[in-house]
Formats: sequence, C-alpha cells, structure tokens
Amino acid sequence: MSSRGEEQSFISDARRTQIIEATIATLNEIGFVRASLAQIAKRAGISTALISYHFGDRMDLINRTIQTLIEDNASFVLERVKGGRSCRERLHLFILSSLEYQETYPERFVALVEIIFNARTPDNIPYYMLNDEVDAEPLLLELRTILRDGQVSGEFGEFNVVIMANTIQGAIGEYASPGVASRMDAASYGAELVRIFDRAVSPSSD
Amino acid sequence: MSSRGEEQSFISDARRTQIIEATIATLNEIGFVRASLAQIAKRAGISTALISYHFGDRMDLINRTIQTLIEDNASFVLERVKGGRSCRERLHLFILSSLEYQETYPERFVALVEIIFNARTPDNIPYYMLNDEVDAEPLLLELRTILRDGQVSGEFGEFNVVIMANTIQGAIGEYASPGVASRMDAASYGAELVRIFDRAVSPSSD
DNA sequence: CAATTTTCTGATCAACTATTCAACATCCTA
DNA sequence: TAGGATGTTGAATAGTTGATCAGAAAATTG
Repeated sequence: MSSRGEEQSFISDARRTQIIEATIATLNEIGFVRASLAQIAKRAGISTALISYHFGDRMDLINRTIQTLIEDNASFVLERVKGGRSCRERLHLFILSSLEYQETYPERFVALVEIIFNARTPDNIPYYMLNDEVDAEPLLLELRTILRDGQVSGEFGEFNVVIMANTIQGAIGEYASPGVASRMDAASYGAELVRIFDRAVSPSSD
Repeated sequence: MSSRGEEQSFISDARRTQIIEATIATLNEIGFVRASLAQIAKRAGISTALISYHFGDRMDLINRTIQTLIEDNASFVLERVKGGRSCRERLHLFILSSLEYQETYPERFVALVEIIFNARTPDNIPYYMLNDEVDAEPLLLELRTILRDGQVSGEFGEFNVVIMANTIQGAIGEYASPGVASRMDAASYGAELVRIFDRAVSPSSD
C-alpha cells in the first residue's frame, strides 16, 4: 500500500523490534557464532519461520540490529556533546558520555562488538574493516571534527587528527576490557582518560 | 613412549604446524565464523579426519593456534624491548616494534583478532574477557611494568598504570583500522603515537 | 457477519557441521 | 624382510544450520 518501498510499517513493527532485542540478548548470552535463528527465536518466544517472515535474510536481521545499536549509541553521545561550549569541553563530554553509555547499556555495547568483529559482507570483507563509511561511524567523525575545530581555534596543539581520534576511541573501547571495568566505574575511568588526553592534545609549552 | 603426556612429538610436528598455518590462512580469507574443519583441510590439502587425528578437538586446534600467535607476537616485541636502556626508550621500542609486527605479519594479527573476538570458553565466556591471565597477555604485563618502573624512577609522572597501558595497547591495535594503515606506514604511525604518549606520560611541569 | 489481508506455525528441505571408524598406506625398527 | 606403530583417507554418523511452503490463526476490512 505504501508508495515508498522503505515505508513497510504496521503494528508489527513491535515484532521487528522484539526480534532485534532478542538478537541483542542472544549475542550477549552465547555470542555471534552460536546466535542461530533457532536460538534467537527461542529467546523471543516465537518460531524461527517468523523471523524469516519479518526479515528477508539472516544478514538482514544482523544489519538492522547493528544499525539500531549504532544509532542508539550515537544519539546518546551526540545529544550530550551538543551542550559543550568549548572544544575541550566537547571532548570531555564525548569521552564521559561514551563511557556512561557503556556502563548504562553494557549488553548493547557487547552486541555491537560481537557483530562488528564477526560479521562479513557477501564478498568476505569484515565489518571492522568498513568503519570509514559515514553512517557506520558517526561518532568517529564527530570526534575528528571536535579535534580539528580545536586545532583551528588554537585550543589544541598539533597532532594527526585521524590518529588521535582513533586513539581516543580505542581508549574508550578498552573500558569494557577486564581488569578495568570490574575495578572502576565509568566516571573514574573517564576522569583518568580526560586527564591523559587533556595533556595529549594541549598546545606545546615550548 | 614419552614419559610426559605433553611431549607427544614426532616428525609429524610438521603436520600440526602445517594445519595451524592453514588455520591462520583460513581465518584471514573467510573469518572465524566460516572457518570450518572442511575449509581448513581444503587449504592444507588434507582430509578433515586428519585434523581430528592430530588435534583432539576443534577448540584444541583454535587454542593451539592462538597460543602460537600470542607467543610469536610477544617474543618479537619483547626481544626488541630488551634493548632499551631507559623506561622511555623501552616504551618507544614497545610501541614501534608492536606496529612493526603488525605491518610485517598482518595475517597473523588478523587471525589473532578473529580468534580473540569470536572464540568462547565452554561456559560461554568470550576470550576477549580473559585478557588478565598471565600467559594470555604477556605484552600487556610488560607494558605495565615499563610504565610502573618509569614512575618509580621519576622518568614518568603520575597516572593510572592499568588504564595507560590499555590506552597504549588500544592505540597500537587501532593501526589495523581502515583509514589509518592504508594511508600510512607503521613507522610514521608509530612516530605519531610516540609523540602522543611521550606527552601523556611525562611528569607534570607545574 | 463475510471476505480479505496480515500474521504466525509446524513440517520439510538440502546443505552444512564436527567427529568417528574401518580400512589402507607409509614408516621405522628389529 | 617381517611386524608393529604411526599416519592418512573416504565414508558414515548424528546433529544443526537457514530457508521455504502450505495452511491455520488472527486481525482488518467492507
């Protein structure tokens, strides 16, 4: 009935989101490798055929799940970064809200990691090798913008923006690593990261 | 014949290493998810039954493969770090040689990542959540030692050693990420990381 | 209420999975 | 060269995978 092909929505959007949530739960419980349609269906309390009915393909389900996760994470962080007045403050907010998201929704972060490091395109390119596309890594692009703006305004010193952005993003991701998150809350970890990168991005004193 | 159960070695150690190398190649070509025994056997030019003959289990093969990869990487880096006289120099050597390893043996690094982010213990704990064990992350332990020694000797300032070590390790791992390695060789990327973390670990000037 | 569309299930499918096993080949030793 | 250990294979095993299809159930429509 809809004029646009994309717009295929009904009351059973609820089903699709329910299946996606079951997918996230399954990825957390048994990981990507064992997250079969049967396992996902069991957790959703439905038959496997119903998944095939609502999603064209297994990869279609995976792709819509990761899309949901990326959008969730991005909107959470970007909303908070908007409030920063200086570039330095925006950088702080970026780091702290990213960690807050991980602490608040650990299952969503785990599911994101599971998909990114396991899924591959039909021509066998791993998802973690595709980070460059615009809608795949909106947060990385925002981080680069903050850093570049800070250099232009003189708030920050000289450094390679792409590398610094990846380093900061890597440090944020390391929060999930054991022996860190288990011993420390997101705010403390974030405060330490802010201290580290405040010095790293500052203009040289000489 | 051997008195120790471990010591079951013959001329067909060659077979085991051949199979492990085929596993590494398979992980690179099609990833962990699709790396079945049949695919590995095809690349090794043998039958799948022979893999089961030399390795008790599929997970046994995976575990011996990752063990090989970790030992390779660690000995490469540790050998070079030994030559450093100051803590700062050892830190530089750690960063640069880690990147050199990635640049020289990209397939081994990719295989390592594939296993770490996909494999799970029998009780469903992801390998990337086990980094704390001694033989699982010898490089992380060495990095912590360098940082702590530097703090004691006064070469470095104050910071959380565990977090700084994870941050540095994360930044090294980010080299594989697209839009970085493709545009830049390991030496240039390493020089930039050295610049960043030289400032981050230096004692405060105030 | 009747008719039509949408939603959902159980059964079925061929293709794959890891592992086992009997048989065969090769090697080393005595 | 005889004999026993080691190495290797093809076939068979039971189990799981993603996907399809006819038809039932439910919802929406007229």
